[in-house]
Amino acid sequence: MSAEIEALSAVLGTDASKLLDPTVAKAWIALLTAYGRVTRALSSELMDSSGMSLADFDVLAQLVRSEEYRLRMSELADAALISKSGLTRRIDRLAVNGWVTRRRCTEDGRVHWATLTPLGLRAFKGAAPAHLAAVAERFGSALPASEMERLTRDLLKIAAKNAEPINS
Amino acid sequence: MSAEIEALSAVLGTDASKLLDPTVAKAWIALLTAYGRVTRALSSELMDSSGMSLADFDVLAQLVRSEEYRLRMSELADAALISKSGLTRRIDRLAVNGWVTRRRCTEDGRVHWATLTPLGLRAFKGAAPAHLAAVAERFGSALPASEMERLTRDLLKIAAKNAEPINS
DNA sequence: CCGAATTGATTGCAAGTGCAACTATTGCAA
DNA sequence: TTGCAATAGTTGCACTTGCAATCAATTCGG
Repeated sequence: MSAEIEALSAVLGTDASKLLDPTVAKAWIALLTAYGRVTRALSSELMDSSGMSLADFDVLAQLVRSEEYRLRMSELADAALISKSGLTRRIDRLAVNGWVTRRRCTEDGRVHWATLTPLGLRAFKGAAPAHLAAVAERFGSALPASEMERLTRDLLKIAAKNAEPINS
Repeated sequence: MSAEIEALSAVLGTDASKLLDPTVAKAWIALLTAYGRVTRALSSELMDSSGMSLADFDVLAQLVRSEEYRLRMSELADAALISKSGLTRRIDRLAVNGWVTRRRCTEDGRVHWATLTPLGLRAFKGAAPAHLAAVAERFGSALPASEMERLTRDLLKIAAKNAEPINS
């Protein structure tokens, strides 16, 4: 896999390992591969078992663990790691399902609350066990607990290095 | 952050930590966060500096390091971790730029070769230094080399657990 | 040889996505 | 007050995506 860097060196003329350490290159490819495979599998399993996308699940999960089952649109967008416009349309769809309502805030008319409905809570409860079990199987079972903790620390360091908020 | 699991336990009725160990939950969220932030930043930097998407870069990189700068469509789709139809259209766009050509194989008429053009090679050479440097900065600089190697091993174990090919 | 099954690739379709422009509401300064 | 800047959210648009159906070429059993 470090052959990649060698190939790039040959092509780039300069020594590509000066631009990107082969150790880092391997790790980066490993991250892309692991992420891609796991999310692809989880996504299709969740869609099959509960008819919701991974993004839907994330949004519902954010609401489930919020005060009064509700968040402002922009809080929710940041929490779910999607753009504001993306969230607007996702809430549209969830509202059509009856899983979420959108209400204007009485104190500040600019703010809209996205609120989980009882039906949405039921849908989440139905989806969560299988999905959490799938995460445990596809992701959690690959490493022992101590190694999982180290992985978490490393990933959080990487995340911290790139801490700009999504919605400028 | 393990508060999440506690909140879910309260909601799910059952003890959510039986479904998904809190250690695993934290690691999973850390992976999603790190991946999302880094790729988002790299993607917009690459688009600004070279006018190509991360997916374009990946496809060109696969061709650069291939024999005779070419691959079959389906080999390329697997290597670049996208679906066959996605690749068809991506190659359409790259071909419009003059960066790749698509030619039918003379020995097996079903097969099409995607081939990097000299212009495409030049575009890749132009884009690679800044992009590799950005990967080094945003991803590589977060951890020392020994830790990076451990991270790679762990991620590859996770990838190996989920090794189904993309194109069924 | 010939028709059926297989393989490689493309296309119709129905999403999902982000950016930039826009509307609506509030806050603030003069 | 009044009017301008800032904030919250939505929408127009162009693009990307994957799945399933389809087309095209090859292979293989009889």
